[in-house]
Amino acid sequence: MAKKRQARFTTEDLEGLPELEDESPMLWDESRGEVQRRLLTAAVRCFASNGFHATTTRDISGAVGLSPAALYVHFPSKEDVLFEIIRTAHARALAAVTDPALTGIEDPVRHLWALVARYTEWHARYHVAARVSQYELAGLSPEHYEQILETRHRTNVVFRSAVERGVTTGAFAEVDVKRVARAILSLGIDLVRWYRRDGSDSPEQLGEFTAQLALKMAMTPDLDLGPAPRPESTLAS
Amino acid sequence: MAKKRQARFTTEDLEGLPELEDESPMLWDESRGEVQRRLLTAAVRCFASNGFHATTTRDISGAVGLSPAALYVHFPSKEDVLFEIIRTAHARALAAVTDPALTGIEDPVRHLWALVARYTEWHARYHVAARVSQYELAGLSPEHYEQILETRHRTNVVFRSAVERGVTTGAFAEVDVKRVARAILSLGIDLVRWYRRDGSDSPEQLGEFTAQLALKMAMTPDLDLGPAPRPESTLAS
Amino acid sequence: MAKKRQARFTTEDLEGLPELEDESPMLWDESRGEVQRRLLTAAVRCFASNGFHATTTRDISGAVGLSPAALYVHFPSKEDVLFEIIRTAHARALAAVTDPALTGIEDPVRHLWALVARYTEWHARYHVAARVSQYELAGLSPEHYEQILETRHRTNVVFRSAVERGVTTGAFAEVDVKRVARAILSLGIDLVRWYRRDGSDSPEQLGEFTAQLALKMAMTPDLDLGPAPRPESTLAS
Amino acid sequence: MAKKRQARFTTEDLEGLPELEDESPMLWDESRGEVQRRLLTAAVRCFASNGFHATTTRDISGAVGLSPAALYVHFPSKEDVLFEIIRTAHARALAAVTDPALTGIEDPVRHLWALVARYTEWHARYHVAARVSQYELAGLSPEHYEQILETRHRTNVVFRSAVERGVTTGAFAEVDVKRVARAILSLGIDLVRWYRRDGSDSPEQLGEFTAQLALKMAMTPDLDLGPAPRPESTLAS
DNA sequence: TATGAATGAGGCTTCATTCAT
DNA sequence: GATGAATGAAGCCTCATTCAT
Repeated sequence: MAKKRQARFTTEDLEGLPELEDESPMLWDESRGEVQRRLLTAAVRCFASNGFHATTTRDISGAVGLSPAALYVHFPSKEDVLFEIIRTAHARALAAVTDPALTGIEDPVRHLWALVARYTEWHARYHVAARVSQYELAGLSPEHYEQILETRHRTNVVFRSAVERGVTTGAFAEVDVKRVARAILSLGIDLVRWYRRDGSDSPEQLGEFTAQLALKMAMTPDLDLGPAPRPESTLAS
Repeated sequence: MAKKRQARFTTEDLEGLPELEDESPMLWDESRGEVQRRLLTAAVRCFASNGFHATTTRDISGAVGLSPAALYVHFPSKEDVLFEIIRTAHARALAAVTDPALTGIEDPVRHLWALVARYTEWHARYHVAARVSQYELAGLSPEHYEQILETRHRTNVVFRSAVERGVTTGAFAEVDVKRVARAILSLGIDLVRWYRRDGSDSPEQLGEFTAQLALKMAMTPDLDLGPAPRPESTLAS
Repeated sequence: MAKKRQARFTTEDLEGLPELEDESPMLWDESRGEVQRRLLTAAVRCFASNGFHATTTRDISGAVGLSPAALYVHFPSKEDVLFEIIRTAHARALAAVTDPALTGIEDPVRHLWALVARYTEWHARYHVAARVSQYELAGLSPEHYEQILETRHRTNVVFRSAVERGVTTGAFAEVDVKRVARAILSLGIDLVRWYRRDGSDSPEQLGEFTAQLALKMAMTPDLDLGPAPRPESTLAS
Repeated sequence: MAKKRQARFTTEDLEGLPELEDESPMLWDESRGEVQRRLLTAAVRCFASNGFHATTTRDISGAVGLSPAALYVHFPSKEDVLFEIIRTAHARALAAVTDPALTGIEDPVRHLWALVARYTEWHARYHVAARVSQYELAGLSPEHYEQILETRHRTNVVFRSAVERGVTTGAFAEVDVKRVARAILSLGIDLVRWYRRDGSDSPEQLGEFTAQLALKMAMTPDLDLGPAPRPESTLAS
């Protein structure tokens, strides 16, 4: 790569896009200044398409029409910009599933249903920021990383508890709680890898669909088919 | 901030590890020289833990006990190392699911079962290399990227066809083929984000478990619970 | 220049050329081995088209079908290759004008005539090597450079003496000996900057023509036209 | 051999020199910033003494008291610095001979006289920059090289036309226009190879002297001396 | 003689960051 | 707040050269 690093989606392209591809701009606290919010939104896009390390401070500030030095008027460092993005996204995602309106749902089936739908929908709606928050953790300082891990843990607990309650109360089948919860989170998160706003699913539709799958996973008893066919011949491949 | 980029797992750490954390070393063609294979294995670890851009050529060559310049005796560029890794991993994963022993299975249920088990197992066994091959695509040159996309597409088709066959033959429920196939792939791939060899699941166990989930998703008819609860109060979050 | 440095005439091109563009291969002592002579010839071409510093040992050895390491079997260093070229070229050029058949010519006019013709012809015939020997002096080590300077001085003296004799004997006009000799050398040397074997002049023709010019410069009395027109307006340009 | 490449005139030496050896600093457009002009002047000296490829960006920026990175604040690349130098020098030299005050001269003799004097004087005055612009063309990118070639062609045409006019009008002898023009240019250019400001010729004197020679070459009819003596004995040398 | 592999020493360039204005 | 200029620290890659084979 003699030219510019991979830029499947460069600064220039970004400027040409409709004001937003996802709803990242709605993510930032109102308390932040206008410029800060625009910088964060620009950073989200850059980090999402090129990765944290392949994004320069010039990419970010340039996307907002400012010089690289301007970034430092608003953030102490590039890493802090990343942290703000990841912290906010994790906090929002956790907030989405700890919303009292959800936690108050008695019925385990409807509870898990709502949980998965909301979580998935959140990730789809903010898929660009969510992508950064899932894939750029390695760019964080150890201290910031620790802090994020904590939020992630709390999110995991929410799902694990929801599955557990269903199993305990008999609303679900006798599934392996940890593994099923883990799979549900996979479905809710992995979409940031491939979701595009211009695809056929709206965030709501994707949320509904994923919730269905989660319930099937939790409510259907295991099939007994014996071990999967395992041809020795090519196992090494 | 001159602080060294996040290196949760640096060259030094790598040297201290047991000979292998996963089975990446088994991935490379026998036709490659010993040194090339060791460089690829080292690169896989570095890219997986720090990312392509945060890995230096010194990290890679140093992990093998060579000088940075030595890398260029064996590969034309750092990007080519990445490409070899991603290309090989994609090719192997595709090979795993196009194994004639699998494609020959008549019964749609047992077919999907085997497919998912094998695919998942492959990703778990080679989770470090697979992680690189899923998350470092942005490091590829446009030409190399195109080439990989092609393999990915063929893999997707394998799964889509398997689900389709089950639905057509009535072995599965009347599910949305594309969406279910997509979800199955998510389960098979997302594990590279969190899988650890020292966890409680062996690649085989994880494969079996995921296959179960896939079948539940494909065979269980949709539940009808009406729209998920949607509290207006906090939707903005 | 992200690609290869300027290669107006690359290794590949060279291989495609008729065996020689100039007669460099005839330059090397018979006492040298075949491989050494081919390496010198290849080096001459590379240095002439790309310059000493832009030529790699791989360029040279590759043009002869050998590996870079092979160069060191025949020469102690790249600089020594350059020195051998420059040394040989300077020695040959000096030899051309100290040929007893020339130095023996009594008539100053015919003497200068012959001197210029032979010197010019030599540079045209070996223009590629001569180009290196004139323009790549900066690539020499100080010791080697000194050595070459000595040969150059002796060559200059030959011309100065020839002009001087003509002026003293009255065969030439009352010209400024040093300046005219210098100008004659300029004509004999500068052709290495632009001479091409495929142009309209053969080395012999160019020699004859240049000799004519030299005689005109030496034999014609100065014109008196007063100072050249010197427009103040644009002197600064 | 790690010995530093030939540096007959290093960064350190440069700093010790009187403010200027030639008038390169007067060459740059006023529109350029101060730092840019100083960088260009420093680069001219470095390129002239060591060659483009043997000059490092550190040499250039260091000569101006800046860090290597500073060069890139002012120029996109080292090659661009070279191009600016060569482009400017070629443009200025062409401007010197297309000055309306010259082109307006009716008398072919006085016209050629003025042309040669001005052209030579220009090269002597700016001999350091001119040396770079004549000998470092191989350092240019193909695109930039093309651009320079165009200017060179236009300069050649100026001289060719001047000689032609003299011949046509009968002011000159029946000389070979192309060859004589070529020789005149050789005299005007070759001085960059050997001219030193501390020598006995001022730019003006050298201009006058060279103009005399040019007129002799153009106005004197050819001598007829028969073929130059050609001793067979040593032709091979 | 020839070479594949290796490397120390850079060279060009980039970049996060600072600072005077 | 904003920026142009500047830079220390690196990063990728090249290259002359060595050496075991």
